[in-house]
Amino acid sequence: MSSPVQGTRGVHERAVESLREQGYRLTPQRLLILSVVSECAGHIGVDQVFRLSKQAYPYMDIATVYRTLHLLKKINVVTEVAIGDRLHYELTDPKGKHHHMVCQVCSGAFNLGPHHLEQFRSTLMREFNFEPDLEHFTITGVCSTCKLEQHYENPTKQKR
Amino acid sequence: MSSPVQGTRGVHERAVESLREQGYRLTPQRLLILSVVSECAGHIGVDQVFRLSKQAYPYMDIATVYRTLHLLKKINVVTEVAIGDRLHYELTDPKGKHHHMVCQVCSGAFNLGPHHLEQFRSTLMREFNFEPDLEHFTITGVCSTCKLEQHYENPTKQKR
DNA sequence: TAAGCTTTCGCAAACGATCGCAATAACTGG
DNA sequence: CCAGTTATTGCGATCGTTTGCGAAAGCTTA
Repeated sequence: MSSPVQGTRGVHERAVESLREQGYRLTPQRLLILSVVSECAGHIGVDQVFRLSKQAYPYMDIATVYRTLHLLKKINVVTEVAIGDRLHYELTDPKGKHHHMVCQVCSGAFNLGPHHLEQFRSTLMREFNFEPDLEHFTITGVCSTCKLEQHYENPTKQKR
Repeated sequence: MSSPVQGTRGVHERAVESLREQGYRLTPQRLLILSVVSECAGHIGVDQVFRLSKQAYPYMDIATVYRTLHLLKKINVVTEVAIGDRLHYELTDPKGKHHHMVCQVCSGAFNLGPHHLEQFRSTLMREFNFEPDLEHFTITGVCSTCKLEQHYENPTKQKR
């Protein structure tokens, strides 16, 4: 009797367990912020987490949102992903780490399995003995769809 | 009669030319900020550019520093490089683009030629038809020296 | 050289993110 | 179940960066 959407339910419980195990307290604010991130499909920005959680609990403070997201990131419950020049958060993928490719044109995010980076990692280690931290990094670029519709070649000013 | 340090002198003149060519005005503030960046070996932080240029011209404003650095970046005179969570700037390498590896332990920066990324780029394009923008990106990690002195395994709190 | 047009500057205020601190609330052991 | 301990919160202040705006300055033309 397994739920077809196996992520959201179990994640919450495992997250609570992670917090308690490592001596962090279970506060309503933390649970609320966690549920906001859980309920969103994909990644969510800090401001949106703040607005949604403040809606449920009006005393919610932006500092608490930042602190909680940093904490959830530290205990590996959420993953930080850079979208443009802002940070977004998503539940950590239980199927293992993945990276993101974010399109500069449409802001769409695409997942990238770890094996695509392994070759690159081994090059750096072999040639420089440099141990790269590729855990949280995002590659920006232009996705296949936006490459087709080359509207972004419009000569008017467009980006910041 | 060529100078052994061939970079600094010619860069200044070419930068001035780039500004004029593209219709940007030659102001003392811009020239001052450019010379501050030129005179520093390697990369320099915004605050340091501000302090040094304010020393020479006390009315210098931090907003002008930011705007000028962004402009110099846009016309490809300087290159932006992320050091930790701050942006630094350096003269654009005339020998062609390079990337940085920055050590999380000692903050040292190492250059990385474009060919190290070509393989990675071609993988992304072949498999996803995703055109990555790898121009300005920095790989963090641990350099060979700091890997040897494994003091960073110290169990006390250390990083943010 | 002087007038006029447009960019740029300096200032102040806004922004997102962080920090310090006193008050509060979660967890422990009794 | 309660009291003590300690982490956490909410608030205000602050930091680094960006933006709006009027004043000043650079470039052009005559």
